[in-house]
Amino acid sequence: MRWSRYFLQTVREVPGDAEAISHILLIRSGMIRRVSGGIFTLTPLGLRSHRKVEQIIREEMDRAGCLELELPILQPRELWEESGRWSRYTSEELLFHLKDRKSAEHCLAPTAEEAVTTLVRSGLTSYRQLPVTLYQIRTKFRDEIRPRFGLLRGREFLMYDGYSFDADSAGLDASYKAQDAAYRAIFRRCGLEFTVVEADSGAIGGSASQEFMVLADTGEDAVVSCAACGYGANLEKAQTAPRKNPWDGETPAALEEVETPGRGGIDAVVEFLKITPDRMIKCLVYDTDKGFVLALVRGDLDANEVALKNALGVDHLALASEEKVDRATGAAVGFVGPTSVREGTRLIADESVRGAVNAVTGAGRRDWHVRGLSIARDAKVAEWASFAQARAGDPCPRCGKPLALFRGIEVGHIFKLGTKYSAALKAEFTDEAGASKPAVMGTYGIGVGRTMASAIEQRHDADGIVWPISISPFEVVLVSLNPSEEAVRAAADALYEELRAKGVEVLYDDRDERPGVKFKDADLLGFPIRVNVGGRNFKEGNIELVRRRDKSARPVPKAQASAAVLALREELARETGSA
RNA sequence: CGGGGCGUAGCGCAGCCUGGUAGCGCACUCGGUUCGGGACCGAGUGGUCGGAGGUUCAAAUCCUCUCGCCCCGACCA
Repeated sequence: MRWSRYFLQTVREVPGDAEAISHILLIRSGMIRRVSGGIFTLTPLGLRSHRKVEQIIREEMDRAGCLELELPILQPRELWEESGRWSRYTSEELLFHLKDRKSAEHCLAPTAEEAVTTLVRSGLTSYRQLPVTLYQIRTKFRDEIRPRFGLLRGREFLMYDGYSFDADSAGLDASYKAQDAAYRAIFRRCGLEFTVVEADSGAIGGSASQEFMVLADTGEDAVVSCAACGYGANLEKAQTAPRKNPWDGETPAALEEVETPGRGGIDAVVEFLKITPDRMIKCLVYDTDKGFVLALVRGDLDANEVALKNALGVDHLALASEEKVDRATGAAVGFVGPTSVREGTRLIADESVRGAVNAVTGAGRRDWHVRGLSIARDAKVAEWASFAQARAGDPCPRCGKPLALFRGIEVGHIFKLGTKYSAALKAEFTDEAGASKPAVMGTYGIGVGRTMASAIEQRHDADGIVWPISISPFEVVLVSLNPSEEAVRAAADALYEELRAKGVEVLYDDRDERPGVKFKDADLLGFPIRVNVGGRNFKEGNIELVRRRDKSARPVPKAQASAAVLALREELARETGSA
């Protein structure tokens, strides 16, 4: 492609609304344009990368024996009523929905479990047809609370979504593993450094699930990982081994009340009583869809609300307002204690306070705390769970070594879904014994644009993007340094044609611009290979071969130019396993 | 949904407080000089100042409403 005939405008200035580096560079390189919040146009250049990511996914899924199909994007409400997700998704305002001319409601699909399960229901009769994994790579719509960071969180985005159907859970395990392997191959080919972590199964529901996280500071997710044993988990799901407690080995003292005038919070009490925060028991009052809950956690720890929600089996949960705290416990905020539970309020304690003795906590009335509290003796805890948020340095649940905390971008997710949808939508088959059973499902997703943007987050420098060759919009940028000189123009034209004939994707910068402008643009756009024709090398019969990553340049005799480019392309392709 | 901020040329911004013929940089067009890391000189093109209403002799500027966007929060007793 000749640049002079291409539709591409680079931007010098950093766009005012862009925060993330991938967002800035995607805009500056002219690959995307914002249309409105979380909605972007992919320009011809941007589309090339996007398509490459898509194609890598397709190749790996096809290799894994999965079958591509297209499910509708516009989906009728009835379909979503069958699974029970319509009201849930509309109440969370996640769903874009609209009415047709007959006032029938439809949504723009954010995911397609219903549609695919309906398809399978209509064709599945026997266990002999299983397993099967169906997938599509199509646009999804989600009315995100806060779209941001360009392609990292949009309201309209391209997503791979796959669905496996098996006869039993052993079959699901195999299908799930196949996806796991395909994902690893895909992200490796995209040149990403990633980690796989245990995840909460969230809104879609199901049992086991793993997230594929690209480590990057702009990531919206926090993940913990253990360098020693490889344990990794989303912070929402992360467990820890028991922490050291300040009361370990102590003998219980008597319970006594102590006046703490106006000292409500942990920090204030700690300072007033000259103790450490881990000596306290934090009492959190939550308002849930199933009533009030008093949750106990060690004073220096925080509750992980996702874990707590799962432990309680509730759908919604929020810290209670002041008057609600009073109603649930009869105590003022800041002075709630484990003994101040009123009728109808559920008490649950985190493992971090199990065995606590000589602890300090609220006395259940304003301006008073208690010390010498022994949890086994003084609090009637019936429910125990593990819901304290993991912190960096906490012991790994598997090996006990200290955990590290990272930020990551979730580029892919795999779920063992079970029979939730197949049962609700009656996707059933007859097994070997002649019994009718719902298929056991798995559901899988990869964000295409997010994967592309993540690659930029990981691979850029002060001058611009540094694409892995596998997903670079073009493999080579051919820069004519002096397009007005006939000899240079002819040589560049010839090399361009030769490279094209050999199947190299070349963007030929034949513009009538100064070399500096072309170099800056080439670096910004980040093509892995640059070929300079003209200038000082040309006089000696050479072209110049430049590798974007380290800007290393070397002269190559004109006659060997295309061979040298092909060799470098080969070398770079091997690095991402795409050769 | 709560708080803060911003909408002025394709992009980045100033002007608004204190009302009086809409400006700067980049980009773009033309001419000339330049030509290995975002050149220089000269001459130009381009804006119903997000929208509606109001106040006023006069509104980008003041007032009211409205739409859109950005950031932070939606959390620790």
